[in-house]
Amino acid sequence: MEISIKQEATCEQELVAIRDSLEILGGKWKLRIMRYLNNHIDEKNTFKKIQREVEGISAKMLSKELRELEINLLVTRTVMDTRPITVNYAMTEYGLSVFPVTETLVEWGLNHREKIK
Amino acid sequence: MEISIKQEATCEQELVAIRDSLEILGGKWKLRIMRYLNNHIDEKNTFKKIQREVEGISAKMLSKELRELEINLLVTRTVMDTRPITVNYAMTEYGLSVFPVTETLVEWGLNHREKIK
DNA sequence: CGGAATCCGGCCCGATACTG
DNA sequence: CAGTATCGGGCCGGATTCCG
Repeated sequence: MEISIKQEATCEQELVAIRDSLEILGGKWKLRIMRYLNNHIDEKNTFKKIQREVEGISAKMLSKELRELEINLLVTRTVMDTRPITVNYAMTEYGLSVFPVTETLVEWGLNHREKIK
Repeated sequence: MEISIKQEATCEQELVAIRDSLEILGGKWKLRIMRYLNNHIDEKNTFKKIQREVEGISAKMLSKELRELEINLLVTRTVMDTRPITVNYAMTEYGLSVFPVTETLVEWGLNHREKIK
């Protein structure tokens, strides 16, 4: 008879998991883009509109970050049949799962600023 | 008569708070150092010992990261009266507060790796 | 032993120009 | 409108050397 033991993640696996998380949360733009999309759910969020409203981002960075978010299943990309074509971006259901994580970062960060001031 | 309204953190304040958190959690070494210290609470954790056991870190980085952690009240630095002198480092009570945050990063990261594989 | 100083490479990111 | 291409700066982090 086999004895099944639930394995804890090893320290190294945990560090990999943290790195995975920070790859999404750690950059300069991904979170800003996702927060913008999340605050404008009912609108058509075209590339140009996102670039206008996510302050300071260049087309190159926006393109690159959106592609990475799409690969990570956090946002969807939809080419609209307009002239000229427009492309809409939106958060996925799964993408919403980042926000509870960022919320803990916000809380710790706010508390930390109080602590060290 | 003044009306006092409890302010929510603005979007910009939240982004600052996240940046503050990532300044601690986002680098390559701070978390590894803190995890090591936390797993060896009852030992004397000298500079050299930490450098041996936190795999791959250079003296320059270890020195710099420890200084930043100390400034942020997350670790203590204690010069011991030995010949030659040794210096001990340890997590502060407050420093322990980072671990619940990293735990959420671990959980999201593990789940995310499942999701996109 | 516990650092500081210096040099250096990679890569994240910005600015600008161009394309379908 | 929705991107790509190219150039380049800044900064994080590595390697090496030196000091009290």
